[in-house]
Amino acid sequence: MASHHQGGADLLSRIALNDNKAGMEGLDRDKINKIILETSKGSKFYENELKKEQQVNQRIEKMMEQKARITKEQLKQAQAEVDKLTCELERSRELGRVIVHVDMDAFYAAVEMRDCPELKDKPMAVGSMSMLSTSNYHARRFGVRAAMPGFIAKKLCPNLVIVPTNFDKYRAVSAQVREIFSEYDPHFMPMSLDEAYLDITEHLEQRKHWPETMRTYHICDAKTGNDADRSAAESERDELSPVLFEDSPSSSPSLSGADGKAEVFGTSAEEAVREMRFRIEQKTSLTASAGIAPNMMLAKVCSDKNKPNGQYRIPPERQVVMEFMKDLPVRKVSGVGKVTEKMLAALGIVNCDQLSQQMALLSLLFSGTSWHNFLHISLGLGSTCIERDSERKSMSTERTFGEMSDAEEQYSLCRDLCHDLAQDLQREGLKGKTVTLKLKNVKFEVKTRAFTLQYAVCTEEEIFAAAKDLLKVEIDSVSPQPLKLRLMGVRVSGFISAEDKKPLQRSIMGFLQKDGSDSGSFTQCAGSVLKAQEDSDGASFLKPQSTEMKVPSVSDLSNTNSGTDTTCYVNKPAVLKPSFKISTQVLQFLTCPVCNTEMKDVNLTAFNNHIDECLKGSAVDNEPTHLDVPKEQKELNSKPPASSSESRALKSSSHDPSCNEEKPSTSISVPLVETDEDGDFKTPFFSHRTKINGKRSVISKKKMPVCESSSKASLTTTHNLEAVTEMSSDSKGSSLTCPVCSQPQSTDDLTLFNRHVDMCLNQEVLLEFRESHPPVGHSDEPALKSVRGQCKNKNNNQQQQQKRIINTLGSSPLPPSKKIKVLSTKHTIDKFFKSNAGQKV
DNA sequence: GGGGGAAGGACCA
DNA sequence: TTCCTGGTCCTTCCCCC
Repeated sequence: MASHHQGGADLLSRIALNDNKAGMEGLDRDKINKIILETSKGSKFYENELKKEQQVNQRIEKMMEQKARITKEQLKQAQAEVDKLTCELERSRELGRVIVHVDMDAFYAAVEMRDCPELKDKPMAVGSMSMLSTSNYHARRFGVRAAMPGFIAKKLCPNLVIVPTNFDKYRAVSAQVREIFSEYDPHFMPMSLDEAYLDITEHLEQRKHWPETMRTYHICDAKTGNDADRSAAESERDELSPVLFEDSPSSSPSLSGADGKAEVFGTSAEEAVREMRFRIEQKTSLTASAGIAPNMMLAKVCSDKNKPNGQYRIPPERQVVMEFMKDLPVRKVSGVGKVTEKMLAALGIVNCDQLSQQMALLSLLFSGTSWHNFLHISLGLGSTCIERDSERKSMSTERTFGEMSDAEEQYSLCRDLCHDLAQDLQREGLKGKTVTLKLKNVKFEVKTRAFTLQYAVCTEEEIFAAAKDLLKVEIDSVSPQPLKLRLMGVRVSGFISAEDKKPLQRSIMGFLQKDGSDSGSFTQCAGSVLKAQEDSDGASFLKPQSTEMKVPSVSDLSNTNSGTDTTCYVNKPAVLKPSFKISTQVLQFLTCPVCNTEMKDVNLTAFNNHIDECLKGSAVDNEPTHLDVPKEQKELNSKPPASSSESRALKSSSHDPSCNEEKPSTSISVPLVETDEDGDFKTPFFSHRTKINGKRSVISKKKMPVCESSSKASLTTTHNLEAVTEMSSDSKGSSLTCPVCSQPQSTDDLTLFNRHVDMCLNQEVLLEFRESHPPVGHSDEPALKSVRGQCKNKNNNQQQQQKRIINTLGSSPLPPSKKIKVLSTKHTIDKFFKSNAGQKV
């Protein structure tokens, strides 16, 4: 009914007042809508909303056409399927939990009113002229509500007082409230600063045996029960009138009349929740509303029922639940927004009873996930298990501003955003592989452009390197016109999961990275490397072929161990071999990465065998194959360019013309050394994949690309050196710093420098590799010893670094070969229905 | 045909 | 004069194996 009659064309349901909120019943909708419309009309925002509205209308049209084609037979079949699923769901219906949804009343506004009592009798809202976060109940009478721009609100209510947001204050109050929540459910699930779900089943069980004193709370001073340690500030608060809203249905009848008297709460669910709300009010002078029900979906709906300052309970009986759902407008259910509401309304579905009547039709018109959701709703089902601290999927930051057309300014803003985001990511110790740029132009059209890197990133430079390229493409696409923006955002997603964070692949980027969040104490910064790479390679990140610098993360490689999904035995020698093998089609000149013997031949089989032997610890005794390669060839392979243009020239000249352009001339796969969060080395190779409801999780996706001729997995020495050299010359002019050992090197002879870097790199990589692969039956074999011996000759920096590596290994709780990784069985949280949805169908 | 990335959008507080 | 921010999930399209 809500969307049918809206003071204007049907087109405008998006802009018209949404009086779904509590405190907005019985308003003069037509008058309000007229003002909203007149104020909005002609604006870019309005135009865009109109466009979106038309898109929804088209969707509806399409849906209706589809509906017209449905045959009776199809409908009958669909009904059978719906009935079958309904039976299953009915059988698994759980009514045993007591779930509570608590929602602070007009939270931000209430906090401001509490702290500034003269606001109490005025219509007020928190936010700015451009956007309001929330409004008090006085303002709601005028149609002023959250998510409404302030200037429109002012038109609706000229006396409206707009108070700027003060999130620090809200956070502090929220912390107080959460303290109380945790006493009823230590695992409560906060949804935002003002909202949370609790499972009080266990609390109620204990509560039954509590003496009355434990359920007694005093109104003015703190003397009793488990609330004895209330602070002085809280007691002061008690002096303030807690009544913020007129006509509040109070849940604490004795509260207003009780002067300093105690209130005793019972043992029922209602009493426990009433007590919780009472304590919140005593502690913060703010009121909360609550819903009590057998699942989250219902609890959420219930908390809205007696808002503000009220509560409502649905007892755990199927009959009552169904009765409750019958008249409930679908829009009241969390997850049904204005688009879904409108689509359902077009099918004549407004309340949940109609929803259940039309399930067969819905199953034919909507996707599986969608109609399963509808079915759950119509049956009054929802999640019965609240899960706290679910894993974050992405992190982003965005900013809205006045029109911005200058490219330089845009890049600069982009960098700022990357900076902020990097800080946030690092604060939470997160690294993600996908960088998304979000742009909103002055016409309010939103575009997102994403790029997935081969490795996870978290530093400003790394994120910016990708975001900047994405931005460049957008700027270029409208050139010579300027890109006129009003919002820019940067997001990082595709996080390495908590489980996979440990076996984090050290990419070559990480290897060269200074940032402590990766593996530590390297002195060069990845950003510089990226810069150098980009300078020599144009929009490098957007070109799939420019992946020479990138090494796939271990999670990428997990599928090699595809036998089982539950356990991975690490450190199987048999699978170690291929990673060190040399790409097939290339190469004339090779240095064994284990024993450093130069081998001149293209006999790769022999070379691979040699490395395998070396890895087993016996290679020093083996005879390397010798075959001569012209000296110039050697130099070409490692000579760094002095400039970007030279770099390009060199790259092509160093390739065998008969080879694919993208194939490196020298290619050594980087061993897959894993690290934990601190960058400490862990067991390699066998990551794992998780399965959630039969689907592969986000974490592990690709097949193992590392063996044999995978160019993606290989580190191109030449390219690496280009980057390294450019980076160093950028920053230091004539003197070059080895990015591995941090030792300044003479630039008189670049070949020598390159040799040095190569050696360092090989030794680093090897050391890590060896450290994390203690060979069975060899405690400290010669090859490793020799590497360690060479390390001693390096400078202090590097010695420390080696030490760190070795120390870390020492602190490992289990020898790598004994480690068994058990897969996480954690489920993704379906927003509404975690239980059985979609498993059978 | 299924998996997975990219892009866009719905929805929430 | 002026219509947010940050997050999740879903759908659709397209490519690749």
